[in-house]
Amino acid sequence: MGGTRREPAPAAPLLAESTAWLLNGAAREVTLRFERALRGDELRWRDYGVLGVLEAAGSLSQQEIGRRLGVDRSTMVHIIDVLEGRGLVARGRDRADRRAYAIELTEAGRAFLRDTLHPLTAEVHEELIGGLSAEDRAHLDRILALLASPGAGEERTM
Amino acid sequence: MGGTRREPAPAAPLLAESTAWLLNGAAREVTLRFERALRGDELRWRDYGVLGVLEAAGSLSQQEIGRRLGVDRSTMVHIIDVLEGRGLVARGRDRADRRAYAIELTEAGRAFLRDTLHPLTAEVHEELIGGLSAEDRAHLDRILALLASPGAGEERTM
DNA sequence: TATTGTTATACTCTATAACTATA
DNA sequence: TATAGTTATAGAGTATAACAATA
Repeated sequence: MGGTRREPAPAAPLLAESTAWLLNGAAREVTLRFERALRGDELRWRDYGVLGVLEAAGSLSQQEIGRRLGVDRSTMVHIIDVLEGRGLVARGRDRADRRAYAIELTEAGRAFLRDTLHPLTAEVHEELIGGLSAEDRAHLDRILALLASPGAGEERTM
Repeated sequence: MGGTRREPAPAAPLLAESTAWLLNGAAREVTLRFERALRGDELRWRDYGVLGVLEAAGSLSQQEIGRRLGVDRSTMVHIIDVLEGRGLVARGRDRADRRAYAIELTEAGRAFLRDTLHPLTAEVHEELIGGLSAEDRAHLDRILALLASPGAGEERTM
């Protein structure tokens, strides 16, 4: 309390000014806005991730979806339970390996992506980076892609 | 994240290509590397946040630290317990308001920031964005600062 | 009456380990 | 033996509500 601190102009950068800190703040902000906008649908960022992976890759096993998102297979069970309960994905059987499901988007799931999630993403993007020039956006995306895909061969996680 | 997919660009952007997704991936990657590097000290990103806030602002109440990081005051109790247990911060009393603590960095806390955390941050930064030009870094920081400080007057959260 | 720190409690998210049915 | 999905369970991390001391 009474301690009078010195103000040593630090050679090391203040945390609040570091790229890492800003990055976290920006990511949190984006996710927060996104989930707030999705609140009516009670979906999480994570669920969007699953739908997006399926949209890009077609039918996948639960484990494979989890692998791509950095989520354990036991966790995937609950996630798919919810999405299946909402009719957005279906648990088909993989004929080649009857241990595994072939998770696929339902027609409703595809429609949800098309009519709700993608427009919502575009909206949140517009809110956040609408002020940036197309050049800035391209620049940002290029840099983020570098940061998000580590050279060390590590898995991408949510 | 995928392999070598080469698909027709859909009208709606693929999730994996969206700025929001990349942003999350990049932030996760940064935090992950940071915590891995800090593992020996068993500190979390969040703890670094507290120390950083204290370094920047001097002595603060628990509640005020929490407010600045978007953490509830009941959660702050545990965080400060840990940091105090490690001798990195001290619970002084605020003479002006005896309900509140005046949390401050100890000498050890300052030394830890100076000798460990800041160099570590610099190292992780170098790993991640070392390949970027100074211009790119400045650009990135400028954009991130925009994203991280919402105009809508919302609180910054960890 | 309002506020700081505290405690008890509960809820969410996640992973680990054991089980089942296949392979 | 090994693997996909499941289940039970445990551990973080966090928040809400009630309480004591102080404002």
